[in-house]
Amino acid sequence: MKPAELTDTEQRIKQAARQVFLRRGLDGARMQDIADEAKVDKALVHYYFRSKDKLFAIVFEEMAGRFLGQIGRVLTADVSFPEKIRLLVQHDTSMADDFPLVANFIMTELNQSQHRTNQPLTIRPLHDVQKLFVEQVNTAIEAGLIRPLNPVQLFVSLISLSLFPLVAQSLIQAILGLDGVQYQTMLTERTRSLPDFINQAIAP
Amino acid sequence: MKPAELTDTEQRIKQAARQVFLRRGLDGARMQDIADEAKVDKALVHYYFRSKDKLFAIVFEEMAGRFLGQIGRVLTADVSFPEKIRLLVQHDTSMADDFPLVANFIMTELNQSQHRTNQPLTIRPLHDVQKLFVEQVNTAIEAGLIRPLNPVQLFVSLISLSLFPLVAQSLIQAILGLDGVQYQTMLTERTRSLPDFINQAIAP
DNA sequence: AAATAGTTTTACCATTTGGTAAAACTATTT
DNA sequence: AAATAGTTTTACCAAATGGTAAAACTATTT
Repeated sequence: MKPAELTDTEQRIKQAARQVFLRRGLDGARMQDIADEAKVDKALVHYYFRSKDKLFAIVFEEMAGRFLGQIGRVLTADVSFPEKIRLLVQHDTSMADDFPLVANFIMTELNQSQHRTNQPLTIRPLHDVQKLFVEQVNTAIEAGLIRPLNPVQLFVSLISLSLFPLVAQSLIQAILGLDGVQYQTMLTERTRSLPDFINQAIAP
Repeated sequence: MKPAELTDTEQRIKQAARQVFLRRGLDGARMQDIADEAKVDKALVHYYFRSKDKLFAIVFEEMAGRFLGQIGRVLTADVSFPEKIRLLVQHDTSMADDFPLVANFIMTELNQSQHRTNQPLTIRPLHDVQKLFVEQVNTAIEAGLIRPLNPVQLFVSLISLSLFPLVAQSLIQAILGLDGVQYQTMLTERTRSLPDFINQAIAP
């Protein structure tokens, strides 16, 4: 009988797959690499997950779920607006190390899946989160805390300002000619200065 | 003797490679697909470009160059600051159709190249552009047009706000549960509202 | 027109890669 | 302990894929 909890082996394989897919993408990942990373035979990977696509779908769904969960939690946190913004801006340090990698990964694979023949990847929309966020924004507007603006636009602006510097690290580094250390310094300063930027942008 | 200008065939292959690499990435692209797209035999692709990696390097470099050129031109345009911001925000419509795809592509492959064994992809930093932009910001600050802020941080904020909604279209669509048409509508409204957002954020 | 140089096609190949059948092994049930 | 079910390893394979040698063809030069 199949136990409710996953085998140790099965877990190790999934964890390994996560790492390899994250680094190399669906096309770049090799089943052998995943097996090596998990220290099991390649046939075992197929035994547990049947095919590369199936394994990928599972891993992707889980990652996307966790990712959206993190974003959602911050967006709907029951704190004052300025505080929420600080939370959002700072989640790069507080969150998992591989957060940028995960964000980039999801973006890339979502895009690619549109071009692939196989069934497109989907992620569950944050309907409830979005609704809650919109309400909070509208309340803040009515209370005169922030100026009237479209909550969806604000949402997009906020995640743009907080996510892009993480997701596009390699690109921005290349443009500005910074190394990794310099970039981290920039990000640290950014954590301090960005809330002001945003708060002033939305002030009445 | 090799003519200075590229053969028609050679051009077609490069153009085809651009499209295929853009859609599928380095790992996902097949030499056969490129050949088909260019309507030539696969052997010809190798005849002109030797290997997949070489072809990719050439295509990538050209794309990155054009991409940075576009950004650079907007950033250093000799116009007033509010006007420059409008330019930056609107470049999504004025620029090539595949601008988001290109941005995403460059980001992804830059990231991946860090994980690959072969030589990392590099793009020429926008040193001169950056310098010019920093000067313009400082001038605007001294003139009291905008409040004092770190030009690099402003730079990052500006490209975050303008690029991310393009690059992360698939992700944001998924989060908000929007279809392509709804997203375009949102982007159009954004073109109007974003300059205000930015201008207020940087107002003295 | 003969020779040369450049281009395109044909016909391959060596490797890599996702995948599998079946043997071997281990735990669990009867 | 025999049988059964689940797990791991072994030994493969078919297809895909990047790449190439050489033939065939075309334009250019001598």
